[in-house]
Amino acid sequence: MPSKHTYASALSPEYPLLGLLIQQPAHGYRLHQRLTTDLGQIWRISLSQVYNILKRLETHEFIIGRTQEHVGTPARRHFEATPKGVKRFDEWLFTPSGSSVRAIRVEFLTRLYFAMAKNKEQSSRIIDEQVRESSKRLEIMKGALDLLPLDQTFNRIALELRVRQLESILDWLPQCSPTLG
Amino acid sequence: MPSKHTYASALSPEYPLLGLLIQQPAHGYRLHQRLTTDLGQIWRISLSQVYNILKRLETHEFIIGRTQEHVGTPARRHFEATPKGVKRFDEWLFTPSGSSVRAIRVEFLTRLYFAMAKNKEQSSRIIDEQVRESSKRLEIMKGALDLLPLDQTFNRIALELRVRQLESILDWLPQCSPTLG
DNA sequence: GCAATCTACTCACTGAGTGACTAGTCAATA
DNA sequence: TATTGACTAGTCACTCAGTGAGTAGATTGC
Repeated sequence: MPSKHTYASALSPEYPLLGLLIQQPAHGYRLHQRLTTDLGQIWRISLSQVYNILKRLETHEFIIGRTQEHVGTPARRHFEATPKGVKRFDEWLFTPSGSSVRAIRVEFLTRLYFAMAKNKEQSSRIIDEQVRESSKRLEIMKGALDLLPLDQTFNRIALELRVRQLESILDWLPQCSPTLG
Repeated sequence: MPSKHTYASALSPEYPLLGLLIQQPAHGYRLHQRLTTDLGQIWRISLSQVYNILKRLETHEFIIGRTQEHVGTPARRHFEATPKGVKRFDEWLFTPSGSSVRAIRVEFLTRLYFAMAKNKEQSSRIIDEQVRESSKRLEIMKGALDLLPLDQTFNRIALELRVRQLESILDWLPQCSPTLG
């Protein structure tokens, strides 16, 4: 039995790998190639890390692997997503990402990538919802900044920097879609 | 013997903990309190994580712990930094941080905090070197962006976002020092 | 008098990520 | 023809990151 509530965070590389497997079944090595060519500026995962994640996805039954005895080439394990895996991926796909720069750059852009590949209308929905989510977050952060005592120097600097970065992201978000560029 | 070359990254919470212990020896619980009050917007570490890190720092001989049998209160382990630990911390303190938003917000600001506490001149040196380092990085990223084929849509978007964020940070860096604000 | 909170720490766990290693295929080349 | 080096494919053992549950005595509040 898997543990009660421990799951990979929404920022985990398991999602792009699961997404690629949903698009098209593959074995580990090929999957790693696809990830690095298509999303190499977003995800930098070593090959062994890919295998680690595939193993975990399999024990959680989000994918199943079958060993292929290819004549002439070394044996490979061919993976494909299960319905349970597709469900998990879709839930992730339509949940707004966090508002840290990293979450936007990595998680949000990955969601946008898969949404665009599926159908273009979904992608503007994803952008709109992310803007709403991140605007809310910005207000919360500004409120927290107002409450922070002036003598908390470094806590204030850190929070101001986060506010600044989030404003810059909110400026960029509405025009980030590759259909418009 | 510790492993040959595996060390915590420069972004690891072991550095602020080590720094606080150099400022003043303490036991785990108190250390956690100091971290959350002084740098709570930068580091969010659970108490058990603090103990994990203390254990690691001790096996690497960067700190030593002594069990105190306080009458009336539960036993505590009192930690202080070793010369080896001080050396490690100082090397980290004067090495420019990475240029990711996270590295700046977390690692750079932590270095600035400890440099300010030691002496104020050091802090402007740290800012200057960080500006140089991050400017170099920005040029490298812009160069990489020029080389990225136009059909690498998402890789381009991701890299453009990183360039944008780094420009915003370089704008902020020279004026971030609390002595000027 | 006893419940809630604070102090202080331990344990067992999942997950992130790396580097060394094994081992076969295939093309170029000395 | 033998060998070298790159590519394909994966395993293993490890460290580090981080959480949540649990233990246990001390102090405060009502």
